[in-house]
Amino acid sequence: MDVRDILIEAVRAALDGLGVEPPGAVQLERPANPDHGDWSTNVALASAGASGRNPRELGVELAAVLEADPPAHVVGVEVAGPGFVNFRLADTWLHDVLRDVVAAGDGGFARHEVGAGERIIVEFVSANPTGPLHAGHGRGACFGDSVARLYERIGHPVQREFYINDRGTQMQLFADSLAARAAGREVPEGGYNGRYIIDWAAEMPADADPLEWGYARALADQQAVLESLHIHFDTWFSERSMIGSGAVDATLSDLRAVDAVYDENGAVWLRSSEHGDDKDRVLVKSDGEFTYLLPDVAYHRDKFARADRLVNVLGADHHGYVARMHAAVQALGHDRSELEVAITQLVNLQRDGREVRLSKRTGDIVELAEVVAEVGPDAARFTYLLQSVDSAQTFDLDLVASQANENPVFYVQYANARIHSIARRAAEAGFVRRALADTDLSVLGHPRELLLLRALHELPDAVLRAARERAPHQVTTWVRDLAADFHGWYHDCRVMGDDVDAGLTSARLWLVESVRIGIAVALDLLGVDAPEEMWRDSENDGNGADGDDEQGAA
RNA sequence: GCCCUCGUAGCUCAGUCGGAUAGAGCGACCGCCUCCUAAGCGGUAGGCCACAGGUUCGAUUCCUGUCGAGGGCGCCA
Repeated sequence: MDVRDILIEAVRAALDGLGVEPPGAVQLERPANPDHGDWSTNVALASAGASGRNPRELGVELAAVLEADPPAHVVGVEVAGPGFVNFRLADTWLHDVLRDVVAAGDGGFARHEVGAGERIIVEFVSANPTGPLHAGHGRGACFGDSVARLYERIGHPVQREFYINDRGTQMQLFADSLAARAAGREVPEGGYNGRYIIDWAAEMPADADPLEWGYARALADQQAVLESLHIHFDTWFSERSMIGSGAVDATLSDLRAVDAVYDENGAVWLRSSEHGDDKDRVLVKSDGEFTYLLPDVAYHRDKFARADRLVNVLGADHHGYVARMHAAVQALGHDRSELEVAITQLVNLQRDGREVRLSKRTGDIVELAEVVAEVGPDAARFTYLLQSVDSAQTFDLDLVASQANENPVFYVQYANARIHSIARRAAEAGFVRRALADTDLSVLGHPRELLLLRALHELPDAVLRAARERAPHQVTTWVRDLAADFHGWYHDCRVMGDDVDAGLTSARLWLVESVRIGIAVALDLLGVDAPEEMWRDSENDGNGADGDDEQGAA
């Protein structure tokens, strides 16, 4: 049983005994200042107003009741400040945390079942099949995959989907650009100028259909780089497939049936302004062609047949799309809350301290594959997931690549490597760890050890919050902090040695095991590997005074 | 003009349903390996939480406004 449930129950009972109505939820928090105890509640402040009591006095009475019959682990109850009630606990509550973590293991620790039964489709990346993914796509890709992992961890059945816009104007421009380059001409007006067009045109067989060949080429390229980042989609959903299946026509019929569309100037319009959009949107152009919107509405209609909740991950440059999709969803008879949209702000790439502008127009792009090749999949994922997607990210390629040794991902992985190193040493020494049930954990009393256990206790909450707020960076932050706590402990506390008795060694081996589980769970949610060994390259670079081109330019 | 996001240490960023003395990494400076991996640890310096109001016991956090940065406002996707 979580210590907080024990305390909350006790507080409720105590308030009841005092004749005070407890607030809806008794808040319990961990004070930043150790002088304020291990856990603290503000119920006295929160409920004083409603019951017409003085917060401080109510706190004193509450503390007296709790002190008289202390809940498990509690060794002291104090009132501080305006009426905070602070609990001081014996270390035993943290030793229970260790047992809980180990009992749950990699698969069970920080796992929740709150999402059971609610199916979620997470759609992300969904780039046009007109070229390679660029560095900016990487953020949405890593974010979407990690959000999906978080949903799975809290019990949702999850599908990862990639929607392929494999028809329309952009595809034709792409094909025309390939054909032009293959023929040695400049790309047409509004076409694709990227360097890759020239390369791909050179690969293209003379008798190939530029559109179909280019489509396959681009898709294969995108799939390859996503695989390199350990991102696997359950469904690659083709826009074209819905034309053939009649899904688009059926969607339009549905919309007509509920009078969600009207005809004007030869076009068919969606009454999106009736559902919060700035204006109505065209579904069928006056030339009879669909806009991109109608098949996309059909796609969402299809997804709703397969899931209870939809989550779309979009780049900030597609933000304008949100209002019309919400409008379309409502026109289809769903509540707007059934479609959630996560916006990832843009990635500003830097090289040599200078900003690299990303533009498909000019072809000046940094491919995601380049990023992965330079820094590796783990550093790429960790870096993308290091900060909130609500703010723009500065991704300095030179920094992450050339200073790889100082990258936080190595810091975390190194903690894991040290853990496995300890286990190897223990095995080599023939030390047999006592069964956990037979291990006296009360010897774990070093401040560093208690810090580690407190940190572990936070992961289940952090995972739940990260999933609900779609904020995987909270897991990144947590695991980085845990690694810091571990390195500090490692420095101060030895597991084996002449001055460490067997009982302490056993307890510390279990502590290390619990930390291993925490790191494993967190890194898995981030999609980052947890290698058991890491050895520094002997060819240490970075000392070159002037000639710093040892990596070979380009 | 309208909509979205952001503004916290020199730089890059965290900051829990509004809590008590605002944190980390990098950079700077000073220390620590006879010992489970020094890709590590400890310490020092560095802050008007953009600005102005409001809400209340209490605001970096919530609301309004101003200023600043980025993005979006097609019968393109």
